Amino acid sequence: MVKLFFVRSAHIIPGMENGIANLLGALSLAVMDRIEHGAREVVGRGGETPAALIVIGYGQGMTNDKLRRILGLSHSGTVRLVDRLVSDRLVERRAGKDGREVALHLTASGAASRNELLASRISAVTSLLDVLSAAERKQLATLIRELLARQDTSEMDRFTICRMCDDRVCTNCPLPTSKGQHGH
Amino acid sequence: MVKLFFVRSAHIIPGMENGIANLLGALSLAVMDRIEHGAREVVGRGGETPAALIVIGYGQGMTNDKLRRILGLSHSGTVRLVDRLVSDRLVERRAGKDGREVALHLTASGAASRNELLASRISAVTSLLDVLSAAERKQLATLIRELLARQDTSEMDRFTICRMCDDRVCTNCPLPTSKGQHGH
DNA sequence: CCATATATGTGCGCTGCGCACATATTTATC
DNA sequence: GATAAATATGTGCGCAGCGCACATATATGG
Repeated sequence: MVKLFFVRSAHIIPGMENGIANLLGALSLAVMDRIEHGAREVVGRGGETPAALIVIGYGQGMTNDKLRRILGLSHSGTVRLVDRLVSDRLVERRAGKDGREVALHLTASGAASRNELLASRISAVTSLLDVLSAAERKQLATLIRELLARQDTSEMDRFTICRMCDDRVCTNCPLPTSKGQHGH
Repeated sequence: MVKLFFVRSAHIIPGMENGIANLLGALSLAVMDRIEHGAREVVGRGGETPAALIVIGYGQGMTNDKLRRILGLSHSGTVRLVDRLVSDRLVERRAGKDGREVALHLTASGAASRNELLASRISAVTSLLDVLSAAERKQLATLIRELLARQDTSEMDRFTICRMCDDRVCTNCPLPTSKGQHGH
């Protein structure tokens, strides 16, 4: 009886310890609900399409295949996603340096939609955050920054996590990196 | 020139202030990516299906229409979602008290899948959190709890935010409520 | 020069979902 | 107590987003 108690407590880490995981899960769900709702209003599409627009806008000579890996989609899914962006006049396919590659570029209205998208995202998160005091927000920022900085992420993981990041406000990305690739 | 500078700085709140929003956005995306990936592995379905299984499992005599509002889906979308859960033998439709309503209940294997789902979710979030020290996690928990407690949420908002919450570990939900409806 | 790797495009089908409509039951009104 | 309105569910239909298998074009290494 006593032995059973110790065994179980060693595995479950009862109560408080998992409470933080549940809280962060709930907050993350609320945050993403709001971000995705705003994104759909801006570009009229869901799934990974808004993220694709943001990633292409980083402008590091994005190709179909790089995009595929960042978004975590299949190859054909990515081609069709780009088809939609092209038919919406937000993206152009140009010739890449390598004759196989396609160089993806935002059109003028694509760049405008991307800016709206980023603003909508920041606004959505801010509306949840602004119940905290400036001091509390600073504390939270420090903790999240540490949390991200200590993750063991591959280069592609970093691009994936940052696939909706606002390169206008995220000047020094906390994610660990041997060499800084995309400046955010 | 100087005037322009002041006007712009008043609107944009440059740098640091939006940095926290971007960080929380990135973290939330990483958290939900991991939760959704695990959920799809457990139940073999995506979208709001995993959340539906969890919500039905709260066992407060869930109906099709309550579920619809909690998940934020259309009516028909919800009916078809329940169709899938029924065809997967995870949920049963029983007669509700009101002759119009359908009472949704988990089958034995539905309850088992739900437990796997909750465990997978906690594990996914924990794997991101455990780079923090116990003290840091406690600090973070306090901040998130405050953030959630100060939100201006309707009753339905609370159910929506909590639609994937683990009622086994979330003993006192921080979300503001006049009367506690679902004990988590 | 030829096999293999890399990058893109296509036919086809499935899952998840919304709109419009149909149906059944309760509640309100006269 | 009959009838209108509200509530709750189910269905036909179509679209968006995505993956699998296959086809094609360009580069790279033996």
